[in-house]
Amino acid sequence: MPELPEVEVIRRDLEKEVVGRKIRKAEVRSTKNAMRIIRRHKNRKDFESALVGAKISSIDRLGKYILLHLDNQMALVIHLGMSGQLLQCKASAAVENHTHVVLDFTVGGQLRYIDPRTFGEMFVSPKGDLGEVKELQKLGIDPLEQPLTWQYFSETLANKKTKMKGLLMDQKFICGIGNIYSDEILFLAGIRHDRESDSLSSSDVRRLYRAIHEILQDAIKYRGTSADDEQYRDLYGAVGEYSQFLKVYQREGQPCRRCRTPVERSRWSNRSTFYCPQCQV
DNA sequence: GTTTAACCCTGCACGC
DNA sequence: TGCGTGCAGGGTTAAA
Repeated sequence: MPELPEVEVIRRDLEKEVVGRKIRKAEVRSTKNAMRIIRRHKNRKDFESALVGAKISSIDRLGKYILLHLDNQMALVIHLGMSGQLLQCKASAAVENHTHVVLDFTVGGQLRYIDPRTFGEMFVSPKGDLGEVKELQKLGIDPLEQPLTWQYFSETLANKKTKMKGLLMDQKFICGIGNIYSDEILFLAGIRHDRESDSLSSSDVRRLYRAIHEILQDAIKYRGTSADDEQYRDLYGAVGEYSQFLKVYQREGQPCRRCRTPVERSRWSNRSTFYCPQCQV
């Protein structure tokens, strides 16, 4: 599942590859679930006509959302969901299964949206209306883009009484962290997933604050994570290299890289959580 | 205020 | 071998 690091890698690559390109043709393909991807639009034409002829002027990221700003005062908003992928390729390249949307540039090939599980979505909105998109409105602090102040961070933890894993994954608090990186951040900070936020000492909070930045920056450096069952691929179809540095995620039964205790897995709100019972307290 | 469960869909593992 | 069934997976949201 693409989380903040993967989405940021894609954003940076899009900035290099598609800014300045003009969309010659936009096609919502006739796949079984293509309409699910553009579910906010009433029909294909409504989506396609907003894009044709526009030039991409800049790329933004808000949490796990990618925003392609267009020179026609519209913005193309993309959320990759669980299995969404943006692929830059030549127009002549074979079309992969589950390719739902294709943007054809006047120069520079195509940008394709592929999504087997169709949890992702794309929509076009007037730039002036982006502030009214409720999913974007509710997003909390983006730890890379906005300064996550020590005061806000520690006060929020102290004022809530919720389990740490849930809080880290709460997009209204900090946006961009999902299941993989919440496990890795909590391991690095030495904090269990089920610790309640108001039980953290000031040194716990300090370690956690550092771990958020360190893990996310490292994951971006290695171009994200493509874990065993993850289908994440970058803009060029390559897997992320951070998988080899994972300390706990999907390492159930394997020795902890720090203390050799077998990594455990538990269920939290129907999600798998991986942790070291020795290093995390 | 917080937690839980259901929903969305596909691919894979497993059993017959 | 082939088919059918059940479940995992994450974000969101409604319900508890």
